[in-house]
Amino acid sequence: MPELAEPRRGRPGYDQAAVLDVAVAAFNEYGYDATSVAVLADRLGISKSAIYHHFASKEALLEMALDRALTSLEGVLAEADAAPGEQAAALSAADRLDRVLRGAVHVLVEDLPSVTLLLRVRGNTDVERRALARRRTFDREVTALLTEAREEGSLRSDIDARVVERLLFGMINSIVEWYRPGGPEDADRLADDVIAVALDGLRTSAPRVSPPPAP
Amino acid sequence: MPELAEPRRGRPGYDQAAVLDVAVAAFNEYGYDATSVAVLADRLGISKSAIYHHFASKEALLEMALDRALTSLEGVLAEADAAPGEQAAALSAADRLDRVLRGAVHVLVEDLPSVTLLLRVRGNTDVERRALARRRTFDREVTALLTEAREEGSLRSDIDARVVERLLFGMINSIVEWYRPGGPEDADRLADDVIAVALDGLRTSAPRVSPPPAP
DNA sequence: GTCTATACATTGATAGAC
DNA sequence: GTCTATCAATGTATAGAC
Repeated sequence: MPELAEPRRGRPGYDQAAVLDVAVAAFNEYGYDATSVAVLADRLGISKSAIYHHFASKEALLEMALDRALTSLEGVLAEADAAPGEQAAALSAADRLDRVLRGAVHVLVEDLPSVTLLLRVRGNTDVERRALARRRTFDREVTALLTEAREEGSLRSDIDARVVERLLFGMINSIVEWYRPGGPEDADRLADDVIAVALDGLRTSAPRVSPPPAP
Repeated sequence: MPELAEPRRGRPGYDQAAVLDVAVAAFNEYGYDATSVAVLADRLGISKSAIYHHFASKEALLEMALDRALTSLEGVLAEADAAPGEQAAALSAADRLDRVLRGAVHVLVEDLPSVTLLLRVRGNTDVERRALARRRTFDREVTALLTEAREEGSLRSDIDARVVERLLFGMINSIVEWYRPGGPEDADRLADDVIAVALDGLRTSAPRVSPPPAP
């Protein structure tokens, strides 16, 4: 048996996945546009043209990373809908929402680099616009789930569902800005915190503090 | 009296502020790095060198925009602390927090372009790093305020205050991703929504939905 | 799978006239 | 305040040998 994690075969070189990992890390560090193929080559310790052996273009690197992130995210929705365990009994919208939110946090944490890249895409090229379109579809489906949960009576309905969806995922997505693996919070704990804030809010159930009585 | 909004005097040309506005809009559209001075010139209908008459460098444009956003944001904290109206009675931490959150939403909405730009800064250059440092200071002060509110008994204290601050401002900051002036939500309404979700959560006060009784 | 060498466009910025 | 002309540097990508 060959050693673990050996590149394709023979030779010292990289495979596509290894090049992509380094590229995504650099894209997140400097921004996609500010990252030249030359610095990728530097980081990999190979020449620029060696990179073009693995990928047709710089944008192809971006496309593959974005697809990875989107596929993971879309998987969360699919699993929440279709995995009520063994029986056919459908879950309540509230329970499916819970799964989606926790699942999204887990995807962010586990696919941190590619999701980070996805969340920074602005739509300048076709590749980016396609990625944004897939994100919008995801957001729409979550919004539909929120609406279901409201009709079920589980969620307050005094705020526009689209606004709620955006605030919710604004909160969740912002995790990529600060979360670093190995920190004190693991993904489960973080998901608990998100759910706690989003569903129950920060205010203590105790009555609000009033100004102290006049002296 | 000369007409309103007339450029400096004589000549058709732009002043610094007008150039900056166009630049910030373009930076947000394409990303700072992907925006060339040439496209700025195109949008302004002047030549590249005319831009360099107003600003020493492309980065100076960025710096001025970031400073504007940061100054506005810092003002929110200062006002929340120091503006209890006319009397010297200090506000509760909960009330100051309320002011800060609402104030932040208003700054986002009113200074949308420059704040958007600020929130996308990654720290590649000295200018960017200085901006990030000011942001961190702001975040630290909000965290301190959150801690005060917890000690006061107004907020739940089972979640790390730094995590709460990040989730809270993750939610608020994400507004720049979708809010467009003239939409159905104005800043006040939006601030109400943010406060509602953050403090009271999405769950209905009614008991949670349970599975329907067995048939 | 990697290399050197190179093509060729675009970049941020400057010089100096009007 | 704006222009034309120009610069050196850097950008993405390719050719062809090993």
